[in-house]
Amino acid sequence: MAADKHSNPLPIDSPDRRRLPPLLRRAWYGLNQAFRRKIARTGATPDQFTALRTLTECDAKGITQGELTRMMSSDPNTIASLLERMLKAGWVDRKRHERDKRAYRIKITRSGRQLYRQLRDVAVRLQAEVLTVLHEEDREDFLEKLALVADACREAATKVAKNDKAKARAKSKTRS
Amino acid sequence: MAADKHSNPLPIDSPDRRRLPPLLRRAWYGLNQAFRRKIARTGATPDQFTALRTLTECDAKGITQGELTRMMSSDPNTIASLLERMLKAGWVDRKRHERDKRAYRIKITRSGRQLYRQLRDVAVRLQAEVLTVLHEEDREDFLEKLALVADACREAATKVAKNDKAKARAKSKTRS
DNA sequence: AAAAAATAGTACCTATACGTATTATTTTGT
DNA sequence: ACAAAATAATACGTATAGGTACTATTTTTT
Repeated sequence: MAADKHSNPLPIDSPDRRRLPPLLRRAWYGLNQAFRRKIARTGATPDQFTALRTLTECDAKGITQGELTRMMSSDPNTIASLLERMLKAGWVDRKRHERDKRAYRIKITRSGRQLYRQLRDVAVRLQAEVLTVLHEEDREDFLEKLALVADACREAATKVAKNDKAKARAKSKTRS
Repeated sequence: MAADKHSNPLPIDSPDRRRLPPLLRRAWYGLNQAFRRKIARTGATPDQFTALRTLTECDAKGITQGELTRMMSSDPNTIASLLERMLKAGWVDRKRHERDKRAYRIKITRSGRQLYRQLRDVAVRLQAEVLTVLHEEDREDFLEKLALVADACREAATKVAKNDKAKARAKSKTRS
């Protein structure tokens, strides 16, 4: 059998093949652990940094918890308790939405912005350090492909969610 | 200013640039959510699947919790409670190590292997679905680069850990 | 406009993630 | 050989991740 690149004799799930899920896991956990340890002394966590970054980069009028949830690929419950801690720490501020009385407007505070600037420096240095393993001319291309994959992963998740919801609806129809 | 590829006028942390941490986060969370929802009915979680996979692909004699921890890029505490639940479910088995009386040997059971085969099919299909966003001839190359990045992330994490440990040692020396 | 469906957040639950401290055992340095 | 350091696992605490169920409000349907 020719040993050429396109006739791979290994099964798709062979431990000797590179597989997306374990690689993503390793990359994300490693990056997160490194960052967590580097910023531990500030009292903030990686997720709190993500929230600060999202709030900083978004509309200055503030966004709702739901918007933050979607932007962080997270969950409403997780965001609610995350924000509870961040409110207590004084890094964010929360007011009722003027038009939608169910929702809040979340804004980053002055002290939150100050913390964000500190953490961002650490994050930028860490990203730069990690990306040195790729040749400079490959980096943009890699990130572009990673973005495609990330969107595909997300879409896969929302697809299953919609599917489940449709099934639940069908079931409740049956009952009534 | 020339608009050429290598004179990027955007700052490294601009929201308009592709940044590694948010992309990794989106990809990992999306993939994980999709997989969790797809396998929910089996009673297993994505992490439990990862443990089953690792145990299946490793030495049939069984590995220690520490080895599993390292292979899963996880934490001893997390693995201990993960295994507790998996033991209760009957998917793994635990015996004291013959030579090292501190350690255990963890092995996958028959019913664990059966479950693993089921879940693996779901995982393989999901990975294939996600990777269709890349041209087929780009996939191997992308995964290779992702592997480099993953190792770099992990190394960054262990580097910080070692650093912290050395500092702790120095401090305790001072006290004595 | 009234009823039905969707949405924003929360409460409560279990499952990781991981820090710190502790015990039992093994390895290392002298 | 023995004390010191390292290691394997656990106990306990806080921070996410996310499922299910519930309230309050808004939007959509009819």
